[in-house]
Amino acid sequence: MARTAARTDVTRSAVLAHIGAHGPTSRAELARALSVSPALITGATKRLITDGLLTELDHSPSQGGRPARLLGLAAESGRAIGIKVVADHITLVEVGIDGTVHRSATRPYDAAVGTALSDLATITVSFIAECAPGPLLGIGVGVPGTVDEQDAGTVDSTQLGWVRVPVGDTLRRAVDLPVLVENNVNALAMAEALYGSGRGLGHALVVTIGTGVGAGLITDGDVLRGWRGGAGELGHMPVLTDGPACVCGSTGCLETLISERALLRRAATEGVLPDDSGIEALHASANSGDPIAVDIYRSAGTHLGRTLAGVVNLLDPEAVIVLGEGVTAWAHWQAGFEPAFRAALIPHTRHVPVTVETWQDDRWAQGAAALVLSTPFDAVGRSGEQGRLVRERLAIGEAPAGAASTAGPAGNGA
Amino acid sequence: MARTAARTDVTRSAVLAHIGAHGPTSRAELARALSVSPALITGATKRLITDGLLTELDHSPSQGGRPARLLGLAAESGRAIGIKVVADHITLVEVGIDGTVHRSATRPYDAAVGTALSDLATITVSFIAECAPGPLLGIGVGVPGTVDEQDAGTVDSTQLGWVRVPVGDTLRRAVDLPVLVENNVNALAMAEALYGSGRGLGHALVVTIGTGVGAGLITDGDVLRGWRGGAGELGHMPVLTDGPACVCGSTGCLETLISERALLRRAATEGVLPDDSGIEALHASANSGDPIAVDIYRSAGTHLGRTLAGVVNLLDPEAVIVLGEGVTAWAHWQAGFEPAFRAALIPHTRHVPVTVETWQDDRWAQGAAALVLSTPFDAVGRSGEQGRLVRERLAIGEAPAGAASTAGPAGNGA
DNA sequence: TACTCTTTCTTCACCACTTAACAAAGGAGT
DNA sequence: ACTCCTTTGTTAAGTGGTGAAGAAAGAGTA
Repeated sequence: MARTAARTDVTRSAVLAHIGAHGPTSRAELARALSVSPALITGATKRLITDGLLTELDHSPSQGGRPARLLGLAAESGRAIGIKVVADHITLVEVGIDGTVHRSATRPYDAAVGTALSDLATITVSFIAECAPGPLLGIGVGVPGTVDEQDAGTVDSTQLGWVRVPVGDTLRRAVDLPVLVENNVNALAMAEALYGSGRGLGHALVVTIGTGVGAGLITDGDVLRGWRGGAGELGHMPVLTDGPACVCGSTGCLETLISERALLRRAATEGVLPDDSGIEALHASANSGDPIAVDIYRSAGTHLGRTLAGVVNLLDPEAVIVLGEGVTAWAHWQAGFEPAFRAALIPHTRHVPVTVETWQDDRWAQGAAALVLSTPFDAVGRSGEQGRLVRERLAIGEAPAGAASTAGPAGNGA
Repeated sequence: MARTAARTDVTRSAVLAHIGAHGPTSRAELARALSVSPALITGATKRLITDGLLTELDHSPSQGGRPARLLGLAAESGRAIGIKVVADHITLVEVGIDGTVHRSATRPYDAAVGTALSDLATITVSFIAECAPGPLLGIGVGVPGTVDEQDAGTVDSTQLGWVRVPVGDTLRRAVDLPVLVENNVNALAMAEALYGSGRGLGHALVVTIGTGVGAGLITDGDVLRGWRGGAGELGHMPVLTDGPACVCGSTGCLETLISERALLRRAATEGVLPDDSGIEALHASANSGDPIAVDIYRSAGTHLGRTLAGVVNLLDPEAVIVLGEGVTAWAHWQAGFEPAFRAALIPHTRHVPVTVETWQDDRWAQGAAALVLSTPFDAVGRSGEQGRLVRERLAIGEAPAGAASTAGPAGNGA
């Protein structure tokens, strides 16, 4: 029933998060952006300033009326760690409260060994040890698989071979920080909705192309998780009635037709590439004009386009955003994608724009960090208890307990 | 950001709606059900009782502690009209605040003629004229097509041949009552989530089988409308890569394979039935064991099952609910549906239950009425201004204006 | 220069809800 | 009986929010 529920000062955090994401902002602008009354902003910022989390900057040039006094974050009031886990390596990033990556690292990893979980903890701890001192709000973990609740963080993943692995609990014990775990595509979609081209869109379809294919469904401004966090499984939409067998047990799933493996397999059987080539080889072939390589991408694009059109028809999003490692070859996909996609759209959705984002490698981990940085916006309690803890840490921030008022911003690191 | 926004006493209406939907309820139970503090319920019910909308009933048997004092609706504190519009007729129902149908009528109608809109208004007015006197909260209209906003009520419908037809505005002018317009399947899904087997489910997939096929997507306890109200278009999911041409311009859409027309066409070409048979004839043939008729249903079931599995994989609902005129023949669909559906589900969703509801004809119109009766639950402002009006009428109800308390809360009047 | 207009920010009164503590009203031991 | 225990309902104080009115600070313009 969307009550005032959340027993924590959401507004304070929302203000911080907004300034973090959008840079210095005036009070009036904050009120508009957070759709909250100016009166409230006055109160909230007053406390944030006395707490030392915000500082008043210069007046910004007037726009016809009284000039706005901008508010900026007081130095480094918070950072988050984002972790991307895949089968053979881990990427970690340290992200500022404004979403910028400060530091990043990649470590070899084997998700299949028995010590996978403790290895993850060890790597994380050592990464955190190198962090600049200062408030660390929490850790976000993105995994290729389903997560029951961000809060608990129990992971099922065929790709990693994990069944009910308690990632959240384990990490939490190891680092003593709030830990939020989420499906990697959902995390990316959340980042996209916060900082990327999905910003301000109530309904968007975020599609990732990489080794597999995935989707993050942004509906009503929030990522749709489904009953048990499993929403977004685009890879197993049935496409061909009697297509290749899929690991999921079905046949002709989208993934069996357009995943990296599928493309490479076709390349091998058609003799364009040797059996053990990487996707870069296929991309290179297509770039050099090899007609079969081009056609492999084109027909993958066709399958993707047709399937996505079905999803768009079903969900009526405002935009489709495509990103992921695979978009480097998008030019080749597009030849098949565009016509198939548009042809299968119903009139109502026919003009939905498709945005393809250029891809940076840290993006996945950055998305994971966004789990933490987006908690202030979490009105529905998606992030549960851990989200509460993040907000708490944010509220405390640089001014740890004790004196509070009177003593003022104290700033004594500790 | 889920503020307290809605400028109206939501709680009063929520209490009424809950008691309406679930029967007499104790204060403590209300507090739990609406996830609101007992203190608030005390206050809200106090006012509702003095306003004459609620009455205190008998004490209910104790459950170990102080026995609960049940609260019931004071007689007929509100009713709503539900209207189902299809191409060749209109069904209207008068529904009590508890969701029960008091009266129902079907009128011939032609959606294609130029006067379709004024005809609709005329029929509605005459139906209302026969209503028992008393507070009428509003009118809900379910149409086969997309509706921009429930509040405005502008309809696009290929099935009716309507393009941007201002159903809401016109009806509103004709009857001077709040009017809410919505896609019929969405309306049905809402009713299902409120009163039917979807009650209490946060995520459900409501599928209708009739002349066509449709879906209502319940996510996070609410019907997903999409950007411009178009969500739920299940009929145009691509199924066969080179299937029959569809009215939407694509080929091989689900609807081209399993709609009533599609089934009858196949029956005709395979010689089971004469060209102009109705669906009942096909159903009868299948009942009498005609192998081709049986196979027509079976293969339709296969297509439906496979496609639905894709949707379930994508959205991760807690349950699938199938209803509609078509379920009378469900036994025949099922032979194809079950195996195809289960086979195409990924492990995560494999055990999603499928409920088939027996079908009453008024159900569509009842769903439309639920639009009105569910407004109290509308936290996100889906129903907009018209919803506010409904709530206002509900609040005024039997105790029209006048006294209130002394000066009292003056209302947000002018 | 002074008057108006626009935009920003603040103060104030008010409201819906919440938490906390408590009163009320019955069971279940002993 | 009498105490505990459990559940229901109420009261009172506190909090996060709102809208409305007005103060503050500059631009535009006669």
